[in-house]
Amino acid sequence: MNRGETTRDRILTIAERGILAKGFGATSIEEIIAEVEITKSGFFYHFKDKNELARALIERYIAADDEVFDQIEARANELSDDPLHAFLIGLKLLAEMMDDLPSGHPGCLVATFTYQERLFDSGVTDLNRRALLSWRKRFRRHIDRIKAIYDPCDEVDPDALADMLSSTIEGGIVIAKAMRDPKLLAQQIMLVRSYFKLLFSPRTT
Amino acid sequence: MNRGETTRDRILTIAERGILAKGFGATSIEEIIAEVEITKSGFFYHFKDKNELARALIERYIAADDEVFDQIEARANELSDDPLHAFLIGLKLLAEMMDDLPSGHPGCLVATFTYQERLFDSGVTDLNRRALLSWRKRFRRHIDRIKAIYDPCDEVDPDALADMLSSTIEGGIVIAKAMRDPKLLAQQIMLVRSYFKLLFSPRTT
DNA sequence: TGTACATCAGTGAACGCGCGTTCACTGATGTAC
DNA sequence: TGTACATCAGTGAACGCGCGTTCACTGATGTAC
Repeated sequence: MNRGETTRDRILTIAERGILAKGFGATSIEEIIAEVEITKSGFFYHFKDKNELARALIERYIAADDEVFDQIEARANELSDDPLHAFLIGLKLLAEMMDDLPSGHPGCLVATFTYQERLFDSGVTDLNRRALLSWRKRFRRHIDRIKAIYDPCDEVDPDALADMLSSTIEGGIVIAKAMRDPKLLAQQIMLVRSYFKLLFSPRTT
Repeated sequence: MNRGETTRDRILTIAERGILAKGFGATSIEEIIAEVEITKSGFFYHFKDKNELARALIERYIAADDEVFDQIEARANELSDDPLHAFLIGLKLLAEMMDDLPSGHPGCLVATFTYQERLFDSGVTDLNRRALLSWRKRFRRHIDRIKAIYDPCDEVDPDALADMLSSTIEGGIVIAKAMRDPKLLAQQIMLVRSYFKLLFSPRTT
């Protein structure tokens, strides 16, 4: 099988789009299968219940996000050996990528599920938590490499600084969606970039 | 009437708590009225349908948020005449307030409804949009006053800078909720504070 | 190569429950004259 | 002060629809011997 997309993947893709636009509860199985063009029983062959759909979605989403970060990281490290410059390049690449999304970032599943925790068993919320921790670790690694060379101008907690990326992306997505201006997300990322630039710029003393 | 909370207010308060924890769709009228201790018809006496509940909630939420910002602004301006210092004080006050919430910030209705737009008529999404625009305007006013005195170290769009507050609060709430660590929100606000400090610190040239 | 069985990827029909909504009605308080 | 009517803040019962879930079944492909 597996030539092209599997039915399972099509379910996930279509469900994700619906959920990001309307929320989990408002995206019915009925509606998903209508678009996938299978019967309801076909859906339940792939997922034993709706909760399992949520878990599969968040797993896929996190994996995809990780891959994007991996690619940006690799490319940024290619372009500069200096950890600070590589980080700034990475942020610029990320901002550009966000700006290139045709109709704006569709939304973050982590945020969606975070705002709907009670609907899910602990599996989903744990996945969310671990995803954010892994992103913290990822950015923290960079920050430590930067700090080994550059002195920060202000005393800040490195984990909080690492979280700033996730926080900015989540916040940026919310305000961009709410104000219906896709550019706001990239703008916020560029402000974080500006902060890192100032924070680690050599003191002129 | 109006001694203590009205029934209408109790409906709103209980509905808000449920919606922030579980999402709009997952918070049933049935569940709300059970806690308020009225019948379903009692609910429909106050709100003609569930959509009207959403609109009333977001209006109340925005008004409450505005009041909080007003208070912080007033207090900060009392404590310093310098616009930059007053702004930094305001951010510190905001961070402290967020840290003092007993079990963390319960979530932002703007974000909740933004992630569930299709469920609502345009009234709700428009309210969301206007709320964010008014917050932009509010912070922009401060930034302009700061810029009149201090030169920024980096060229940044003042509207984007104003949006940074909303974005940070939204993002901070998401990661604090998702990671189940209420302190993360205040940390992110303090990072924005650090950015403003560096951005407008007098150049040492 | 043929036969038997297993697995995969679904179909079709039915279920019961809970949800949002409606409608006719009510008892207490307020207002006009 | 009494009477008539209006409004406020609900009650109680019923509705129908859509939702998630179940269950017995099926036709195509894969595997063992």
